[in-house]
Amino acid sequence: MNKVFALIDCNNFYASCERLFRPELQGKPIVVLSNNDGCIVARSNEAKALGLSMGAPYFKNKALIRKHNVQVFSSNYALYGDLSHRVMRVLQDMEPDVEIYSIDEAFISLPAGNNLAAYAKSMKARVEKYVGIPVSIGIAPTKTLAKIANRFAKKNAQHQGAFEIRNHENSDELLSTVGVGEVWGIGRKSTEKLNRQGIHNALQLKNADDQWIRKHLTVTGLRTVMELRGTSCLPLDHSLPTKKSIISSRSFGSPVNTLPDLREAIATHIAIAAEKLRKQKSAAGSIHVFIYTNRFKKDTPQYAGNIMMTLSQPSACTPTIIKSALQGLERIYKPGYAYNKAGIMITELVPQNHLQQNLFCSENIENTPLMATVDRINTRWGRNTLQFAAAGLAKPWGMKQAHKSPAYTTNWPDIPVVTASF
DNA sequence: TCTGGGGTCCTAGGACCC
DNA sequence: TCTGGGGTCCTAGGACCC
Repeated sequence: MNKVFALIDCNNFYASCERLFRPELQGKPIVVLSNNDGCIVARSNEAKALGLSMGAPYFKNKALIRKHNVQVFSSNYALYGDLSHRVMRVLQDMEPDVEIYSIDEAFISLPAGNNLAAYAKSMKARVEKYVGIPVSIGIAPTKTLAKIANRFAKKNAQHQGAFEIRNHENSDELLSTVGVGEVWGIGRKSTEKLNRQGIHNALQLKNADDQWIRKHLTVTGLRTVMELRGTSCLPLDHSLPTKKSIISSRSFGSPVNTLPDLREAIATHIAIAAEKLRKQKSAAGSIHVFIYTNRFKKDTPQYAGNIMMTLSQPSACTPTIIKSALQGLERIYKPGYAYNKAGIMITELVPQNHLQQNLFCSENIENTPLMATVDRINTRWGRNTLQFAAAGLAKPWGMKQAHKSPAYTTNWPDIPVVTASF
């Protein structure tokens, strides 16, 4: 049986999450800020209409925000994760074939047929009823086209949040209205290349020369072109999301100069990442450590240090990994610079075997022979700060979180299991 | 001074995504 | 004063081997 893809995408997800608890903000402009209140990472439609753009630095837009009385929230990832989970559960109750693509998006495989848009609307209604988050649904023969269909569903009110693209029926005309840079998989660099080649919209990309695309945009680009033509190259991915690398990094609230302070930061990042590592039952083979000065301050001395350390054997043990990471740090640290960001990436993740499980360290950091570094962190930040930092709830190193959200309660009734009737 | 060809593996960096 | 964080995939080129 022929299959099509549906892409379910939550509208302005973080903003919608915040608004769920502040219904009086319905129809009002709101924005959500990134970690450290640095950038705008989510906007309600009203905020978009004011010209506030995605990723824009908060401090540059303060005047505009004040002028229009835009509500501002610091991000609360624990809340967004919880609501995301609820949205996905509603979808999984309705359909067996769900790929959770990101915190606010899911692909679903559906048997091709008539009236798919009507079915999608019932799906949308169910999510909104049980979770309260508005979603848009795009349906098409390929994932890339479903992304575009989703855009039409979202942008054109007459579609009521659900829209289908069918091969050879309406696709070419629609594609000619989509800028090439808006196609999924075509970023800034590729857009420039394509524009120079006279390719400006998705229809032109669809009809582009295969050889040229292969040469200049690699196989990834060619896959995108095939998908625009209706040939599905990106299947639904049900695999358990076992990560291949784990990153923890942060900008500092104020510049950091000394090795002890950087040691604290690196040790903390390792503790956070190692916990995630153990959660997915993996062990790490190598560790990257990096420290950066502030790249936006062009008039101050710039330095970027990074180093990769290979462990003698894969480990999931926090102190072991910290020890290597700190050795790496000593090698890249240069005094006299104002550091603005530090972080680590652990890679070469392998499944834990029995041996490694025996080497396992307690989840509770305080019970491990962990060095004084972590003790110092605990003293400095207060009890349990590590856990809170991991959940994005605390702002170490003098970080600010100016726009406190209200205390949330999420003990809602369980979502009833429904039988799919399709 | 001349100075193969082919294969694999690894790494850094680019590009993209949310 | 204040510019996020966490991921994946692909490729070119170097190192190394025979």
